[in-house]
Amino acid sequence: MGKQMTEMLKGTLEGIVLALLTGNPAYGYEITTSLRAQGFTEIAEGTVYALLVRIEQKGLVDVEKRPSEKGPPRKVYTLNARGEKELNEFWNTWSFLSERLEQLRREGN
Amino acid sequence: MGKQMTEMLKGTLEGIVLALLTGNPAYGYEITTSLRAQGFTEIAEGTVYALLVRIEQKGLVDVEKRPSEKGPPRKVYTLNARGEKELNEFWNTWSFLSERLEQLRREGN
DNA sequence: ACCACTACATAGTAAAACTAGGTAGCACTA
DNA sequence: TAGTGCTACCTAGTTTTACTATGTAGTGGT
Repeated sequence: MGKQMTEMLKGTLEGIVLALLTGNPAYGYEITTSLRAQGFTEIAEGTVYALLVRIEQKGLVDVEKRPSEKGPPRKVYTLNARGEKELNEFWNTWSFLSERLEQLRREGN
Repeated sequence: MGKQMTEMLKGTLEGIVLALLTGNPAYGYEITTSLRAQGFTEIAEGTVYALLVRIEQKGLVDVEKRPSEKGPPRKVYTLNARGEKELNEFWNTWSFLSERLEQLRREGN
């Protein structure tokens, strides 16, 4: 992956995953696949699992273990109230940054 | 500054500074002030200077020392050809990320 | 038994913004 | 002339997060 993208994902990837989870519980492997399907082709599996551990420890998601038809049991993550609040703040931060940048791009400043 | 913003700035702050410099040479202190005026109220001075050292070492800017009316001499940074190329790539990366995120926000996915 | 695929997990590394200071030049004033 | 305030630059050490690289396990097919 481009180094630029790598750095830019810091701080946004967590939000992206939270957004993916809204109204749509999912497990790690599924999230990785989903991200890749959406164009983040080179996200490392390890990155996603580490992130999921983080948001679980922060208490943003509820976790449930479910047996899988194939392979080891899945850890299904569901966004909870705190996660929704965090996601909300993420969108606010994002909006601010996004507006600044669009302005800069327009002005050629 | 919010921790979220801190993390989100990683990978974008450099682009923001490059964008500020297009057609508008500036020195560190000026850039810091300018950033704050544009709403990035809590950007630390040290952060900007470290970033300027980085982009100078990468050869994205030309540097010229100019005496100041008040205080020590200023280091004026001018975006060069390599810097413009880098800025272009930055906008591409940003556009990609931005589009993904806007889509996610719309879909409520 | 072996392989392919699913699925989760972790140790160590790199990059970037932070905190928390420091140095230095100039102007004004008590 | 000592002190204060503003301008201006710089650095050492910390934290966070995504990365690489690897390991563990379960299931099904050959």
